[in-house]
Amino acid sequence: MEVFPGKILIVDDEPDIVEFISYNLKSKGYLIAAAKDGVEAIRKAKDFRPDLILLDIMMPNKDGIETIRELRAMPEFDDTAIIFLTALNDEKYEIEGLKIGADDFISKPIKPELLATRIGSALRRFRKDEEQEQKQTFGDLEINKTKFTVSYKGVDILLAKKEFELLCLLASKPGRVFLRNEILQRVWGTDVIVGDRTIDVHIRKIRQKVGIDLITTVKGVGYKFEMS
Amino acid sequence: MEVFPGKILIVDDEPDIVEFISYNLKSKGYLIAAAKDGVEAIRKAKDFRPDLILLDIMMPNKDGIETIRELRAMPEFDDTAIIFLTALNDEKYEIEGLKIGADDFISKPIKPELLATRIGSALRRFRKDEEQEQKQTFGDLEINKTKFTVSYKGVDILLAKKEFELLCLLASKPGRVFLRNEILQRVWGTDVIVGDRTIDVHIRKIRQKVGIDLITTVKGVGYKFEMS
DNA sequence: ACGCCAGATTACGGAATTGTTAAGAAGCAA
DNA sequence: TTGCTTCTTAACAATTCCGTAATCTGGCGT
Repeated sequence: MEVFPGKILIVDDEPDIVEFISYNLKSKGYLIAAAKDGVEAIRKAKDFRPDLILLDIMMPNKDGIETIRELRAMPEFDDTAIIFLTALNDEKYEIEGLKIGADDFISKPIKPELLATRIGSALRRFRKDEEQEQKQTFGDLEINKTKFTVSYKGVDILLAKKEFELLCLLASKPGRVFLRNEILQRVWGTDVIVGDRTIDVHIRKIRQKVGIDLITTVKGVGYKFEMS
Repeated sequence: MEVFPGKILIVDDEPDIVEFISYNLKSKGYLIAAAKDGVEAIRKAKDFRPDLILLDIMMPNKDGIETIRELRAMPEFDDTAIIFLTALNDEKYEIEGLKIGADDFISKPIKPELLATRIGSALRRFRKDEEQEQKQTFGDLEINKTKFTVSYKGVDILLAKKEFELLCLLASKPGRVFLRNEILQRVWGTDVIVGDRTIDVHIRKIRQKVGIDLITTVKGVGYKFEMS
């Protein structure tokens, strides 16, 4: 019986609030990480891979709305629940927040029981996919996000992290063309700036390692994943 | 004398009650420890490793609800039965108590026979899981969580505690990648901060002692358990 | 045919990450 | 205390990964 309830990332610029929430959730067995602003939040989220993010709206450096936009743009956070923390009377944000991908919001001041309940139900909504392995299959190709592996006809193919992430992105919408720009933002993030050829090189490595032609080039536009 | 029935930790701030229960249970062969509040309870529980905890709800320093939460958050108490002691008319607590992991509750004033019966059945419910050894086998490798041993092809391998815990965690979900972060939190705990190389060193020792390649490194991500 | 352009390919160096080792600190038992 | 094991750290080695630049290829319009 080693089920642990989940990993939660708390994002707030007020240390007291972080401390308070952190204490409450730790006592319920959650694993906790914290960030003090949007920039840090995205960095830590990549690293920590939380099941749920508690996101304050008002923050320096990068506010909650902007942060959630970027998170939602990255495929790796597709199944991460996000709950907004708002000051009372901030209804205008709440609506906007829900529109762009928040799953719930909680008004400050925070009541522990309410927090626990909301977190529990948000996690439950997302959990069902998460319990079992997250994998996709396309014919003979299998991409397993839980195991970080790709296999073709049962044979494992060893991809590096960036290669794997890139393939995951393309495979998330088979047939759809991803613009180079979009790929950059979603795999590398908004802050990171890399040259244009970088994508090509990674695409090439994937093609080379996998052996078959899964990625089609759409000249002047981008790339798409497609089993021939 | 038959086999000893079990170890029980009594947690109550009123010495009379502790004394009364203690006397009753000792006469039935149980080993008894006592604590006067939640803080002491957790400390003694770690030390004494009771099979069952009798926990008063109303206590100074840290109440029963909070205490049980913390206990249930620790994996080492997964198979410890917990029975609440409540004053009459405290039904609201009873429901909450059961929700967060109590196995039964007994209303004060306490009747000795009732106490013995309830304890007996609570222990019996937990005992059967405990009786059989919790072990996993992967090919020639066997991990025995009750005996704290690992063996390969029948030969015992002596792992240190941290090494064993680390291996257990990885082996709990074969194939799944555990992020370094997650490993740190789940093996070392949330508060403890250790350097990054610490994990590697332990991984190395496991690999060295076991001899075969069970643990695969996923660069930039973490480690996973995998029989080749 | 020529030049142009977007992408393909290749190789290389720096950066980031992990492996390895040894030594000291901390813990524990006798 | 002493002697032992375990844990952690720090330093260095080894490895892998990533981004870039330089060069190549093939399609397209002129």
